[in-house]
Amino acid sequence: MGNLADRIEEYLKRILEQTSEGYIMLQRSELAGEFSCVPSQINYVLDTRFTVERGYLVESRRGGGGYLRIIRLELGLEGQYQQVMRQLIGDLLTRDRLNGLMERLVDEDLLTIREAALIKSVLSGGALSGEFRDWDVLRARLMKNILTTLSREDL
Amino acid sequence: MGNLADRIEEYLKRILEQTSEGYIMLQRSELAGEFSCVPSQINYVLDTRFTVERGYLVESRRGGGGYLRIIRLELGLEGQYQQVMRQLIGDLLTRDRLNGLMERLVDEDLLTIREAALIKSVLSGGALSGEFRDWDVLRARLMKNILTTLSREDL
DNA sequence: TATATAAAGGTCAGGAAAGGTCAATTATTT
DNA sequence: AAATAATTGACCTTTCCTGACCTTTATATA
Repeated sequence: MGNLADRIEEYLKRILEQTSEGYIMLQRSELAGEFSCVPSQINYVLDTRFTVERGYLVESRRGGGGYLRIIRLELGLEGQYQQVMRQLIGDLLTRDRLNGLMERLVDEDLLTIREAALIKSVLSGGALSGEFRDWDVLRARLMKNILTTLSREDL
Repeated sequence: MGNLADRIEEYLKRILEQTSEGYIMLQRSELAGEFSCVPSQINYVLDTRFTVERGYLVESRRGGGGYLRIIRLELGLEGQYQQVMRQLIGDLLTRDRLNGLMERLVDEDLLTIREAALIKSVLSGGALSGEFRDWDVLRARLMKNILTTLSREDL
């Protein structure tokens, strides 16, 4: 565990633990400087260690005043969204199943009525139904995106 | 949010909120002076932050006694915002413009942060970001669906 | 009245300041 | 030895900021 990537990972996770915001912001070049490495090494760490599967989301902005933001997702026992998500993985999601899912999520107070209605209007509405053969695949993928977003700890 | 453009944006939005007129008037060179920057920096901020999608209109006049006027467009609570929004969306909706619209809807308290994040995760996320122009068409249609849903009385 | 001048704001190209990508190299595991 | 992981560096894109030059408007003056 002595390699550079691991040390950067540890460092980031430590300060992520200490914050109550649910996210941290930092500058890539600055962090690279602290660890005396090239900036792209930071991307390597982010790409390999701070993935959605591992419970993190990374946002960034370029240009003057740019930044990296690492967001923690709710995982583990509390991660109810993740349970739902696991059941979706590799599946198609038909409109019927989507509607059932929405009902359940509202019942469990994981979604408000409004949120469920919004999701349905996009994923179950008629706008796209005819045009893509594998709309059910797309629906599953989009639903996973939504669940991931809703697990953000900064929301 | 340490960079100059962001600070100017914040400043302008703050005084815009404090006024009851719905607009503010100012002098470009004077504002530039306060922030110790070049006047064209003000144009940069106006062009990138005070766009129509985000709910602002900028008027100006040159010459002696010239001015800038920043108008905050009100959406009207009675559902008229629908018309305005639909017009802004048109038949194509790029990701950038979508993000502007989201910011505005949140500003107007028509969407919660969570709802906006949810919508963005679908319409602005990776799944709808291929090389094809068709996504922009799709995005426009889906966004209009969302507006329709939002105007439902029972939500 | 016609015109010159000063006092605004507008535009655009270029440079600087971030972060992103990718391929080549080196180290570590299997 | 082969496969995988880590590391580096060259080059790219986006965002921000500045400065030189341009256009419009008001006003003073010939």
